[in-house]
Amino acid sequence: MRSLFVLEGSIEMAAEDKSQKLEMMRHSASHIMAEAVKSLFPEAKFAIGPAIEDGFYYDFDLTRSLAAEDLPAIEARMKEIIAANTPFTHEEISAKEALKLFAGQPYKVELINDLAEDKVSIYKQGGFTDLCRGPHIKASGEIKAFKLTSVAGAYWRGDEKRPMLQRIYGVAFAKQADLDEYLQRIAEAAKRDHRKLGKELDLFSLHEEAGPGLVYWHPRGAMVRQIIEDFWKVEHRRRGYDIVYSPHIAKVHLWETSGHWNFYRDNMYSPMVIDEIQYVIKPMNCPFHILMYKTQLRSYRNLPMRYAELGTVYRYERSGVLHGLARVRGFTQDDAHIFCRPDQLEAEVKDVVELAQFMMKSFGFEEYEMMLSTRPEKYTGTLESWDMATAALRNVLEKLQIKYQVDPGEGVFYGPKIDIKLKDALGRTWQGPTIQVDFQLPERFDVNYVGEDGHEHRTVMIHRTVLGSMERFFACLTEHYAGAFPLWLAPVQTVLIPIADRHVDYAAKLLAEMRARDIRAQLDERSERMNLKIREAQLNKIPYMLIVGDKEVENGTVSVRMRNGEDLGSLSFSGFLERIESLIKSRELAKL
RNA sequence: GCCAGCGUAGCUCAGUGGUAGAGCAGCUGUUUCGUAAACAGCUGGUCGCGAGUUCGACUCUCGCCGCUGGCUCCA
Repeated sequence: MRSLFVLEGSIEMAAEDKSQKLEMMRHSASHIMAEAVKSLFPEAKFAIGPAIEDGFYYDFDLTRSLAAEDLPAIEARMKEIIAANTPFTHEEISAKEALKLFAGQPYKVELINDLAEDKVSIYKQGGFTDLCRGPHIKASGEIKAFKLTSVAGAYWRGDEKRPMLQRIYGVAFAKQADLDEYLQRIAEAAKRDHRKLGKELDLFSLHEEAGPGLVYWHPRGAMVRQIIEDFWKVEHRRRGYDIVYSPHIAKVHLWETSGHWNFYRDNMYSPMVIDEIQYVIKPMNCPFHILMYKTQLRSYRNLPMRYAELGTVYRYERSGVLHGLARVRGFTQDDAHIFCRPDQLEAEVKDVVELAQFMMKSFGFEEYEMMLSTRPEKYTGTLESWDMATAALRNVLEKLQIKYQVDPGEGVFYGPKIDIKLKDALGRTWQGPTIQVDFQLPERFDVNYVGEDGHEHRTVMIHRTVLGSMERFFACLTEHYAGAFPLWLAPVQTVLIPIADRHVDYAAKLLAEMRARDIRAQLDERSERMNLKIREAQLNKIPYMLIVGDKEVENGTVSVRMRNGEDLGSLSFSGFLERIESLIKSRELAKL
């Protein structure tokens, strides 16, 4: 339908909103790229080429591998096509004709057959014809600003068992200024990459020789983590969670009971043998919490019970997917398992969703996506229980009037879930908080409570994290603030900078006072120039620099400089303490 | 795991078929200074690992490991 508007001209076009127009232009750019590839690689087989956020891609099957060096030639050819302003024409032809037309194009043939329609839509521009629903721009000259950005492998139809194609990514905008702005933004984003900042700010490291995907938290990164964890613990106690600790390994038998050995084995490490019994390192904490729950007969009066644990788990991740702290092989989940009655499920889910929102807000994340993930292909349990759990999750989202998207088939094997996705500096999304209903584990472990009627009933379980994992959350947090952590999270909150060696004694007194008050302060007592100390403190993104010289020693003051360069001038030390303590207490999030 | 690219000093990077350089960092000395880098000297690398080609490999070839961008998969 939309394609008709385009063909009919400008009146309807004006009604189309800007983003649709951009999307159409990007989609058209992918066709033009395909045409360029066709002229440079006549033997190319074409797969698909949609518009995506900021741009487009097209997947090709070529006789040789593309490298980044091939892009300029393709771009140049595209520019010729655009300069020629060749029209896009639309046609509806019979599937039979289409099969003939795309005879040498196996991927197109597959698409036509899968469509199973009598008529298919095709678009033609210059020397390139594509099977396509459209709509498209009127002529290639409408592409104003584009750039090819990268080449990558991509499986045909996203299936790793099918051929790997070569994908070329590009970006396209309505005008050159927008493209320039985009490229600028990407360059800026690269500067806040947590992997880069992790090194620069001495937050963490990973070691090839010790094993990929295993994280070493340096003192400063560890400090931030401790603050997050302390905050997390307090907020959980307040909400009726009990904090627990569990071991790191368990007998394979336990994982057989839980079903992980069947459904999750690909992500689990090989067993180790202890006294002739096989043990594996835990990929999840749930079975452990269940064992604790089951140590007593539980009454309906005691439910819900909420076991929370900062539980470190190890999962095998294929080598190609590891990514700094955002995707690792050993990580600590801010996990909890809620054991409740079916009638409590919805209220519990609601509390968890609200807690997750509170956490996001506390750490300054304003933008995140809520996803409702439904039943996957591989699953345990009955359809009825899946429907019931899914409905409970949906109800909570609706009642809280939260905007969410449905991710069909993305649930875990034991139940549906609500996920919160956080964005990194480059706009890639990472799954953070997750709330998963589980009717299966209680069955497998025979988890019960004694009801009002004196009989045993099946307990319902909720798995949930409200940050995700410490590693991934810390990665996103670092990128969100470009390493300039808010005052309450900053590993070093203030640094004392004596101007000359004779000021060190005074500075040391202030240091002791601040440390006594739990302010994370440091003293830079090196015999270096003040300018150097300021520069280094600035590069380390330390929120407050306290410069002390003759004047300050004499008056009992500090000269306060903030990391954004702002000079607050001379403050009485007590005045400064008052200021910083109140900002820390309020968990101020200002980005300085 | 798959496709492509990359791997040189602690960091950021230059370099060549004839056995390696810069800046910063580090160390030593001098300097004691008012809001983003004082000055001088010194140290530092089996050029990711292992084979192969070659008179000779950091450079060319192959394999492996790791990293980067994607794909698949997931907190």
